[in-house]
Amino acid sequence: MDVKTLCLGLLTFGDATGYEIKKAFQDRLSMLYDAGYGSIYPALNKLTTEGLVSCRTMAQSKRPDKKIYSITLDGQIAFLKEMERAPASDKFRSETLATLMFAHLLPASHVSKVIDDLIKSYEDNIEVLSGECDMKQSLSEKFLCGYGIAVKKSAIQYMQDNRHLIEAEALLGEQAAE
Amino acid sequence: MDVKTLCLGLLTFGDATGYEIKKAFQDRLSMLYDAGYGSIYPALNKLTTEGLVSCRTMAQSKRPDKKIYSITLDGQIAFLKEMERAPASDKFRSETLATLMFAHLLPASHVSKVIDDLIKSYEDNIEVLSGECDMKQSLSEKFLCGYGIAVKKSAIQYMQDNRHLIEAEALLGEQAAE
DNA sequence: AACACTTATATCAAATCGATATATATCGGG
DNA sequence: CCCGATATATATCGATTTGATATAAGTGTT
Repeated sequence: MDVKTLCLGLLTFGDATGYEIKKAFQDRLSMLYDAGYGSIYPALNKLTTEGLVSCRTMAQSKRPDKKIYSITLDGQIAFLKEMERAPASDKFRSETLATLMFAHLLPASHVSKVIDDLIKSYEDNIEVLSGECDMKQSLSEKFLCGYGIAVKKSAIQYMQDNRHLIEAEALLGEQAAE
Repeated sequence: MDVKTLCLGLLTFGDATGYEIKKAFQDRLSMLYDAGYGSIYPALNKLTTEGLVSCRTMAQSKRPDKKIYSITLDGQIAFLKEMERAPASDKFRSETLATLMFAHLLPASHVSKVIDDLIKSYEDNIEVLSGECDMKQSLSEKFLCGYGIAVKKSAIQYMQDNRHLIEAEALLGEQAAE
């Protein structure tokens, strides 16, 4: 599943410009798939040449002309076919946790700060999601929102309960360096 | 933090070939950062030209010559400097959950299967991690392992408790299609 | 004997990321 | 009323990453 497929999927909710698709990625999928202009605009161009979306240009004075994309019948078929395929396994990437794998080389104070910041960012994220969750119209979006909250809460809990392990490693490293 | 930086980090644990670094990514970091040969070999080449690692070639008959990389003093300094920078925020990508955001367009049976498969893959992963967790030598690796288990357990719990939301959406979609 | 897995290198096209460029409108605060 | 921040709207571009492929031989299993 690539950006092209997800653009198709988002267009099933209605016509949109590239800019609006970017927003839809943020509003509906940001938790599990983020895409920037650098991948969205090329994707829409390819989809257009493949005939999976159509594009009409709306002239605007004083602004770049709007290009409004619509999914075609071929596009709907292609999208459903893509959805039949087994999805790739989930991927998680955390620079913070990667940093912590080298805690024994780092000052204990820095390690503690990095953990504090991560917990803080999760807490902030939970707060945002909690606010959004109730406003979501569809059940699937509620599900996703709740998923994010549940997973992040358990991550915070784990970090609070076990951060001493990492902090101990950093302290040991500092002593060894002396 | 890119593959280059993480190669440097892994080389702080001892000299290694590109092949061994790939394994180290799998053994130590797979949960939070996976890299393939296509990024590791170019990374090692760049690090070598930058003088952050050195490389000695061990001739082997009947096999490609081993190239054993060692981190240099410059490399150690560069790595620690990189570790000082604030890590980017965590990224999560799930094709399965992305699929579920379009549940209203899919057969309910397919939606259920996708959820079953995801729960199964998490359960398998937890089992593997549980086995590895005890064998890990360092506290930081234990921490990471435990993190993976805790987060995936809560994800399974949430999906079991709330999958009916998504499955309801798929059923509604099927009815609407009639 | 057959088959799969491990060791070991490396490249390449395609996809993606992250930053940047361009231009105007709008909206709130000082 | 002006200033800065945010929103609208396009797009490109270098650097990085992904995922597949190629090569070649040893090792282990049934």
